[in-house]
Amino acid sequence: MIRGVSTPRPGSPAGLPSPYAERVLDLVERIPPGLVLTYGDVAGLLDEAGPRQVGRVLSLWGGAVPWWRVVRASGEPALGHEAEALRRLRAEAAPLLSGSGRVDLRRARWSGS
DNA sequence: GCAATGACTGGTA
DNA sequence: TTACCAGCCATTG
Repeated sequence: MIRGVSTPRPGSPAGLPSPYAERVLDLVERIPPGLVLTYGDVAGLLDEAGPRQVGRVLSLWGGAVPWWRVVRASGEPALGHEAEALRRLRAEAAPLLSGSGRVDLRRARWSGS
């Protein structure tokens, strides 16, 4: 397992992540390099809550996981972190749509293993 | 316990 | 293709 139940989340700002937050972080950590998942996909694969909660989790504890592999349904990276995400994705050889600063979801979307 | 918030989504124009 | 609208639900004050 990549992440044990007792694995601490470095940089956790507000106390401990909620059980739901850990589920989200767990899944995000398993996204293979070069592939991405949309917020809706994460919520759907976990079958819990919705995309907005995924965004909230990443905003709070995303620093401990490859958050740049989670993008919007349109292929655009997290708002406010677009440049950073794009740079990371490019380093992983993820399929990007140059010019529009977006990810090619048709090719980069991860099915969930 | 209630109301507001948010790194979103899908449908419609 | 882009822009706007209403709905979504866990977390927070």
